[in-house]
Amino acid sequence: MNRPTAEPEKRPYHHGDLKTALLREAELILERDGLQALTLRAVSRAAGVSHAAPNNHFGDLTGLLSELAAVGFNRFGTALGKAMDAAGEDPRERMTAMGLAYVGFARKHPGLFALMFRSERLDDAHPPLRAAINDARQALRAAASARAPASPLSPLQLVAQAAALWSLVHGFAMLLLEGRLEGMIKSLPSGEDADSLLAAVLATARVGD
Amino acid sequence: MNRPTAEPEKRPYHHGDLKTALLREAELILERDGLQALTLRAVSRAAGVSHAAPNNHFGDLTGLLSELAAVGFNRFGTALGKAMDAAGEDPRERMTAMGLAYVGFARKHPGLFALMFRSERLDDAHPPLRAAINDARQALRAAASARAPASPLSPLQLVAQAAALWSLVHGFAMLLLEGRLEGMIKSLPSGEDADSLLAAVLATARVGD
DNA sequence: ATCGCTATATTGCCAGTGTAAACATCGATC
DNA sequence: GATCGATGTTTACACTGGCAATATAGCGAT
Repeated sequence: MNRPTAEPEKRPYHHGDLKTALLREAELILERDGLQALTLRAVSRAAGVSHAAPNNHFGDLTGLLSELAAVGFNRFGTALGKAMDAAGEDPRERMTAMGLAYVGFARKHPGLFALMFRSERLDDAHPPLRAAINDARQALRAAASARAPASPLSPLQLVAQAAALWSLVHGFAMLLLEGRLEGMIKSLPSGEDADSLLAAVLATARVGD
Repeated sequence: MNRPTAEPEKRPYHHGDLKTALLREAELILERDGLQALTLRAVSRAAGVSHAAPNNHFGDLTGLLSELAAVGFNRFGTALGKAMDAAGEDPRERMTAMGLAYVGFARKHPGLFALMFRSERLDDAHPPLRAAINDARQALRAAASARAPASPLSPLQLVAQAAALWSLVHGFAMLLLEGRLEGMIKSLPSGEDADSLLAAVLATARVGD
């Protein structure tokens, strides 16, 4: 009956699956108390180990954050992909679905999103993070490149379409999370909220064409 | 009894204009060493005062950051306004000018921009900051509302136009500063850089109409 | 002039943080 | 069964922000 969970009694010297446990606790703290509260010592306390234990698995605070961000990007890419698959074939539908999924993820996991895009302590060279980011970007690009080119587009225009779509939804998500859109949302007709605003934004901003 | 050492000890007990000096040093540190290095003690050291001196003027680290962010937003709003004034009357021209100025500011003052939009320790209730943000938003909105409404627009559509324009340029700026657009920029035809990409993005994303 | 009064600046302290080194414990491998 | 590497703990150090107590200066009222 020796559960390595939170029993003050017979905690074995070695946790057994500390790395996983640390990541789980880290995400809990991140979403509950925010990025500022996500400290090595807090995570260690939550996992019931000494404050230097994470060093063995992540080497560094940057290491832990990068690893957690990689988890986030993986989930993120999966969510984007699923949303677009469910959206059917129409390019505009797919674009809209991607935008809704993008902002939806940010709202559902604000802490994780902040870590992924707003943290200064991520190591972009961290292999898992690098890979996860690449995957997510792939999903994103698929939303933009799905548009049927009515007229032949230059390479610059092609890239610009992807960049524009990404910038639009990313900017909306960031501003929304920072509360910078509060004023606009409050000025909307009653019954309209952030979701309706996003839908209207995606409708009014025609990327390409 | 007179000065044992003449030169380096000419610091009077009272600085005289410490608040201004602190803000100046803070910005220097911010742009030179990044947001992480912008600490109360570092600013105090740079200004040649004790580590608790800023308390009298800002009360708090949050106070100092908010004040500095307010300075940033003031400059930001001014830059946006000037760019749009210089752009003439055509709505699309004005929009493009605003976008270029927005991203241009972010690239010229990356530290300040990060503080303004990415910091977790700003006090949105801080009066100067609140006012400065409002001013900047005003300038921004002017860019979007300058578009002549060909057909009557609903309130939601009107707000959505402003939100879309803001999201687009803000997202581009954030992604650019985080280096997330590096891959796309490198994939551009030779001779094209971030500026051309931004121009193409603004051209391909037609906000409203 | 001088006596407070207030604003300004310093010193010293505390709790908290990340990181590194020395040490302890365990488990796998020979 | 001994050894060695992986995993945790302990201890220590240099930082940080914030607070309280103190020192200094400027300034108006008397």
